[in-house]
Amino acid sequence: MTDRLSDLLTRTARLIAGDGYWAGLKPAQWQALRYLAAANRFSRTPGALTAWLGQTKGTVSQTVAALERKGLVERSEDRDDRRLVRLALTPAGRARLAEAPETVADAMTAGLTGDERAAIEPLLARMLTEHLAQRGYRPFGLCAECRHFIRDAADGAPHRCGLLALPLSAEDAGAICIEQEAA
Amino acid sequence: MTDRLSDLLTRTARLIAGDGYWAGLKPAQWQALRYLAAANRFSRTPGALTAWLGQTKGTVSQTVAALERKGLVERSEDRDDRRLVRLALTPAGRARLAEAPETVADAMTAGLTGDERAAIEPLLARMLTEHLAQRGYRPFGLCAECRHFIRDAADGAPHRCGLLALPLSAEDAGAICIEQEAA
DNA sequence: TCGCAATGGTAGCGACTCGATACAAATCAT
DNA sequence: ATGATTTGTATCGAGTCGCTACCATTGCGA
Repeated sequence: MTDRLSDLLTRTARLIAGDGYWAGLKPAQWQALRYLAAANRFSRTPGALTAWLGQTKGTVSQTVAALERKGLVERSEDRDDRRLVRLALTPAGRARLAEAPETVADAMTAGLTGDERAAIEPLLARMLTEHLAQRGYRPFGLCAECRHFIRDAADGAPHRCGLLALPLSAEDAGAICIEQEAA
Repeated sequence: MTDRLSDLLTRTARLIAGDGYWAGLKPAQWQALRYLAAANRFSRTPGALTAWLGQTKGTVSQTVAALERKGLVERSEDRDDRRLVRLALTPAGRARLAEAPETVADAMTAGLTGDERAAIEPLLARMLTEHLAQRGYRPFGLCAECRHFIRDAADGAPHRCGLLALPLSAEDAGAICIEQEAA
């Protein structure tokens, strides 16, 4: 009747997802903050955040509003597509993030050996991506591991995005991108 | 800066923990319902539920109140210790549970092979128990896998609990117990 | 056996979550 | 042009969840 593994996963999930009541922020707000710090400029929009957090647009809109109220996130318009809202951390947001204590997820995984981490990571990755695919969500991923990533484009910028036809800095390459498709 | 594995774990955790908006219940309520269905009679109290869910007493008190309002859970007193509140599913609660669709956690783990499940389970179990120990919480566990479990006590009841000095039915042996200590 | 800490639980508050519905604006496809 | 799609916001209601108080009951030590 009850599946042992799925029970284990569910309890662990509660602990991790409920983690993050520090410095006046809530778990979802910390996760949004962390995402915005790690995502490239194309992926810092309420829509991308919605897909990343797996929530609805309305919820994310409120989370973003709360972060803006606290002065941790800034909103700006996109010249090309005026429906879009560009999000960015403020210096205060970056500072808050730097002060954050270790997360439960970090503490939990820190107790694993290198071999164990290597064993568990691909399994978890598969579970996540398969589930996201089933729900029609994008999996996200690192810019540099994308099939549209052109290393050393040698036309001024270090690299280049073949999909959006835009130059990429070295920093961009290490960021999370919503358009990413595994190479 | 960002740890890949812990990121993966956090996203997966959000999806799993946020899963369960069916039939007028919320995720936490479903988990409480599932726990109460799987726990033995010593472990069906608000306090045990608090430890299992990893929340605070107040939160759990409200979740239980919501389930009682919906007629899915029943409260009763304990004769021996009148501070305690015993919880039990009502027939309606059991029926609601039977109607529940597959959880995200079940769907995710269903995609794994037997070997993969065998590989991931002990790791997850260790991550969870180590973390619970750190917070001073009990790990819980199956009655039959407890060091206080006396199989085939042969004094009327099938088995026996050495800690509480009580007879155990075959059904009890397969239930979750808050007092459990690994054999 | 008295007093007092520990235990188990509830009450109420405030900020937030989160799905749902409705809506507005910009953009895209035909 | 014009209707569908995309992107985001507004509002609502139920619930989550940590927090501080608070109340019984129980257990323990002097």
